[in-house]
Amino acid sequence: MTPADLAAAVVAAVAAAVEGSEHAVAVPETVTVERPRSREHGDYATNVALKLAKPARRPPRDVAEILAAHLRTADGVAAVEVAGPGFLNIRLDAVGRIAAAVVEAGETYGRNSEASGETIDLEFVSANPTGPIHLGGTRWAAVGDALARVLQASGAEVAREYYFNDAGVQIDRFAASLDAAARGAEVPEDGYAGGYISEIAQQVVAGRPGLLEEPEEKRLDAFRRDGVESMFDSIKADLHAFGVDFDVYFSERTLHESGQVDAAVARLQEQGHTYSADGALWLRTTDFGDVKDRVLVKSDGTTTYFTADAAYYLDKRSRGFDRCVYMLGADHHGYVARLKALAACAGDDPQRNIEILIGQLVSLVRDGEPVRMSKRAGTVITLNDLVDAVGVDAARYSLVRSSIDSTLELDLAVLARQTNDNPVFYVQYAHARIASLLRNAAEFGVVLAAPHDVDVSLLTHDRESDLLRSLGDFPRVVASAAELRAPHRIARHLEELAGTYHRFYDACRVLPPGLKTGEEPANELTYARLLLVQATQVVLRNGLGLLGVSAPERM
RNA sequence: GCCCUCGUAGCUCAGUCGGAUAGAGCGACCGCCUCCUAAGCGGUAGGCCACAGGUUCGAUUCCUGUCGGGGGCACCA
Repeated sequence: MTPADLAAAVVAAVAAAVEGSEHAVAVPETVTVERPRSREHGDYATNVALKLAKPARRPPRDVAEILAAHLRTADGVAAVEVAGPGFLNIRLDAVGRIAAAVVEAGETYGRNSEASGETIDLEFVSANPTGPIHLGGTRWAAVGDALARVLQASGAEVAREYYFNDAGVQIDRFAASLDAAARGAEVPEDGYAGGYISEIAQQVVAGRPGLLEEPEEKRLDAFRRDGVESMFDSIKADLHAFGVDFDVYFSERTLHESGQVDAAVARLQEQGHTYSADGALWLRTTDFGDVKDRVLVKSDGTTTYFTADAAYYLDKRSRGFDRCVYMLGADHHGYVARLKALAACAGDDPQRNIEILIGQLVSLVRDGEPVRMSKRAGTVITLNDLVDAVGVDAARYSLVRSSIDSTLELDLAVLARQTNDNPVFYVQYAHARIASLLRNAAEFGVVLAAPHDVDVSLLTHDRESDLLRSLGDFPRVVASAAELRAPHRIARHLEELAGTYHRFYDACRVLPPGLKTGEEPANELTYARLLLVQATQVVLRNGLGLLGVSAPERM
């Protein structure tokens, strides 16, 4: 019996009690079944009786007793106790079957239907191609990609999308900076500095001999076009090396060129939330909770960035995405209200069709001293800097193991010198240890049994049942990570699982000591424990895969 | 000034759709390899879950306020 089965059994018990007129309550769709901290409280516990006590108008313990009587008859339930204020503590039969189920499911174990049928556009990073991905963008790359994987594992159809601005003032400054670098001039005011500028400039010049003899306008035009392309190639290559590939790279420029921006204005006008004032066309976003109305068409006839945002959102929706998820840094939190209001003004449901995740920023210290970052001074820490310091696995893991609600402080000195501080190694080591153990088993002639042939009832040690319960939780962890948009929950579960495995390994000998010499053949318990070990490996590998982190065979 | 967000162990962070004794890693201290990877395991020390009220049978979790950290206010992009 899996935790999901148990939850269903609890619901059935409530329903049975209602049917038998033992209490009168609305049968809940789902109930909370959790693993209690203390093993004295059984394999699983539920607070359902406490929740139902009020509607049933009976003391919690009475409700608990009624439910316990029904639950005891459920298949797979060994014992039910009423405890404390009215908790139901449940012990299961044959917990060991989880191991067989995990191994049989293999790489599909953990997949669930939490987000089944949803079509999600997940936009993240979206940094302008005027420089390399910096630390903040790196966090969204790691978290966004992991979230995409988790949502897919939960049944959603997901597109990873990267929106970029390849026209306008920023790009003009970028081109001017490239031009200055190529000519050996000083960085222009409001320009970009940093080593990459001269590299890109050289690439552009190399591709266009004689460019520097051209008049300024032609030079800037060339730097604008070739420079952006070159910069973007570099960004894509960096992301790819980081294990992140986008399905769609969306150019803001194309929105203007295709007429979609004008179409968006027209659409919003049709919906009736626009008005004219001071010579401009405004969108009345305050109708839907924004703090002020927004300008769609300026008095000079041009549109704003917000207008392009509107066109882009509508484009996503026209491509069939039911949910448009934006991952933005805390420095963009002001966008939440206006984007939500925008969706509402367009006639969409702002609760469903648009979702904005605000992630806190990453701050940097070096030996405890704050590191000031400045794009202009070229003192940014980039994705590549981080990867160079700690490698892809540790970089991704350290960025994805914390909630995006927390500002993350990374100490460069620590990252650079003590990479095994990182919990990723703790998790990866558990996987490598398992791989080694399985190699040994094979070397000593042990042929793994088919999961259903293994006597899992032999897995009775406390460390074994801890492991089984952790394995059984995995699908629910994936489901809740998807639902809560919180991929860090996967990482935390893996850390717990790895710890549980290390303790199991310490307490329970898997291969008989005399196996190597042939004095002591594998026995039934050997096969049962090997199955448990295999199951642990499956979950570690699947979980690390969801985070985009490798599961090494050796360390 | 207004708004958003965070405040949990020495450090970095989990947990909280209200539940039983608040956790991990790192750091500190003490132990454990004749035996499947010691990047491991066991133990000790370390917490007014920022503070004050409120709601509740029950609050670290929800609400209000205060204080502190971070971020944001545009016919910029």
